[in-house]
Amino acid sequence: MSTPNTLQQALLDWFDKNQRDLPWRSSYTPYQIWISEIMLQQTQMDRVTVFFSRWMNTFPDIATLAMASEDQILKCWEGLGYYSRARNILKTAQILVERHEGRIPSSRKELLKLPGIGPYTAGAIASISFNRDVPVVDANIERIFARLFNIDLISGSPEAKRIHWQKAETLLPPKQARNFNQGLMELGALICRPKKPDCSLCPLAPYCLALKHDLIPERPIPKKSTKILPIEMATGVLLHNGQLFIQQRLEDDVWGSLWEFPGGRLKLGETPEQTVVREFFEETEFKIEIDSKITTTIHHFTRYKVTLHCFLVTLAQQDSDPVLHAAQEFKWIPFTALASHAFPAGHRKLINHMEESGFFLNQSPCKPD
DNA sequence: CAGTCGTGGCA
DNA sequence: TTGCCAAGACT
Repeated sequence: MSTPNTLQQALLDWFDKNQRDLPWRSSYTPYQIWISEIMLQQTQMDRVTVFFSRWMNTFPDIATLAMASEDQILKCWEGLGYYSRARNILKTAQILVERHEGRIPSSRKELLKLPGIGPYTAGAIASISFNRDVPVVDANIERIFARLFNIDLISGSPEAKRIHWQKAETLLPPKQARNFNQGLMELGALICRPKKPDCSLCPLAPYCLALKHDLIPERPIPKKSTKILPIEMATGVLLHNGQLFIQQRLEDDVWGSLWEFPGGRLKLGETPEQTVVREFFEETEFKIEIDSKITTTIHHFTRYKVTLHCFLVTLAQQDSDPVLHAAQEFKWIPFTALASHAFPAGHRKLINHMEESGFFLNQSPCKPD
């Protein structure tokens, strides 16, 4: 066996021997690469593989996907976060059927026109699925280049990105973009990790300037971290005639198009109970009364740590339809239908708590005497 | 361009 | 426990 004499060949050899066995690496079909790349945006591999398998069982091809409802898509995506990704997948599937004969374009330029596909993902689909000579730069590659070329710029800054895309294009070996691009990202995930990189196993170690100058711990230069803000919220599970009230959030808001129980943030000096009453009226014009406390849960989203106070509430008025001010739709549903709707993680936690605690058993509309 | 969008795992 | 982190896109 010959010793690789270029950086490119060293990486290709390493990837050939050390790549992980992933569901979409058996066939590299455009559809599977597209979905996997969207799922992998800001999401870790171990989490994605489970969702990917379920997705492919539910929507085996583009035609099936294009005919699905937004609710079905979001239910399959529930728990993965960044829900605009799922809504954009549906939009793109419909565009593909209408304008592209149901197929994914192979050129970076055409891919960039599709919703949810930006510079990284367009390059990833073009190179990984079609083996086009197109570079990619993701967070892994930014980290590798910052070390490999000892880049003295803040990680993720516009200036660093510009230089890294230029480097990626220069380095790309012809006709091998699929394995070279994946090789870089795989190296970032397995060897050139954010913390404790394993330089002793790195095929690029002979070429690495940061390693040469003993600057690995200083590269990349971290961006200043965003602070986690603790906030308090309150929500009400409205039970009426054995049915639960849920509403569907606005599309361009957080958790867009997901279902939820009404509620919101506590205002200064407000008790959680007061918040639920106020929010219910502001969002639905329902006048409600607090029945009882269900639980308090804690969850994180984006830069917030949320303490969520959860109450069982009842209508304090006669039957009438709500007037929605913070939602696009509403439904009255039985307990059993909660499972088929997509909820934000915090509300799903609440639902799970109610099920596990036998909460619903005590709320039967026909109590035995 | 800087802010925003989720979530769960892990040190 | 708290902070950091993950194969970015959109406005």
